[in-house]
Amino acid sequence: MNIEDIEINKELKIVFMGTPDFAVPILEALIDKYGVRAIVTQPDKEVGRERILKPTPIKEVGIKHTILVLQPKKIKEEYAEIVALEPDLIVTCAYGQIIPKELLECPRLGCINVHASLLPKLRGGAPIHRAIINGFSKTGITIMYMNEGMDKGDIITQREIPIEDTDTAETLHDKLSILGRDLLMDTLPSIIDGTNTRTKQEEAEATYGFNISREDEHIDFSKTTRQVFNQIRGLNSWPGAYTIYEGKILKVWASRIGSNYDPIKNNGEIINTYDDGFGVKTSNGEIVITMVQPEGKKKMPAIDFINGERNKGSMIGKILR
RNA sequence: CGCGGGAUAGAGCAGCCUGGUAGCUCGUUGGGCUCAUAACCCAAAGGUCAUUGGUUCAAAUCCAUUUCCCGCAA
Repeated sequence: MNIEDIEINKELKIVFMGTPDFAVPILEALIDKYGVRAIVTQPDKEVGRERILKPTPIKEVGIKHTILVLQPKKIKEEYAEIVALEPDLIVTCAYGQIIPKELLECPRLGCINVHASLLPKLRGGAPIHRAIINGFSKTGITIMYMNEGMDKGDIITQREIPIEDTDTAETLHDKLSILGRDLLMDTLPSIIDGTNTRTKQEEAEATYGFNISREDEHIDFSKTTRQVFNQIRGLNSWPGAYTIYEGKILKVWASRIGSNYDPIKNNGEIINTYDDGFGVKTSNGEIVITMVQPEGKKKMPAIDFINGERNKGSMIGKILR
């Protein structure tokens, strides 16, 4: 790329729409290489017990680079200001609101989205968590044109990565965030000069990865060891899987696959303790829980938890619900 | 002022209700046993019981205060 090209790119008016950490590397690369005219993100939210108003990660990037930040409460109604900017291109990534038709049709180069799955698989708000929880062996990034449906637009490019057993939602999140940034940077030139491809999604192949609900976080030990293992790592490090021990919430942050199978025991029954955790019966074997967090306490290695419980009586035989 | 749990040795906990010399499981260090060991046995070190004040002959324990940590909900 020569100097003249950069000059042309700087004249592009790009509006970026996004909210969480995931979108930060993507926004920063855009700012660096093309410049961003304005940022749209969710309103500041009251967070935590103290109810402190906290800006979104994307807003913080905007402030750092002194870029105009807009935070409409309802984008469906408050889009006029963005249209007035006459953007050439809108790039979205995990924005968190449905974007109205008027905005989708406004930029001459269109409205593109960086989505963290291999569409049409896992449309929706939690594709990273769901990819692990569902036991996928691979996932990836899709860059697509947006339409009025949820993640239903035409695909421009995709790039995949394998999901390893050692991956958690956190590690996969970080990998995909970087992958998304790189793929967008590699794809943008073709979008800008109009040479990109455009492929419709196979509707019949579509699956959804909706936001994680409280029920998704509750461990069901009547599932297989593998399913429980995937659920636990798929919810680490946010929001975390949990079970009920002695009537209280016990968050489960990490586990490994155990090797015992004792069909006489109940699902959810603690059947063994080890140097690194305690074994719980599942429908087809044993899951060894290695990192926990009791209600009101900090995250701790399961062996610490076992040591504390030991002088209250044996854990073996107790049931997790 | 959204609801709730917690702060006791390096870690995780018990003791508090019914005040009277601080305990458990680990870890650490030293020793022993063993061909050997992360296993077993013995021993030791390590705590102003989060802060401040009050009640009392006496407070980890009862009362009040402050700070910090966390779960739920949003």
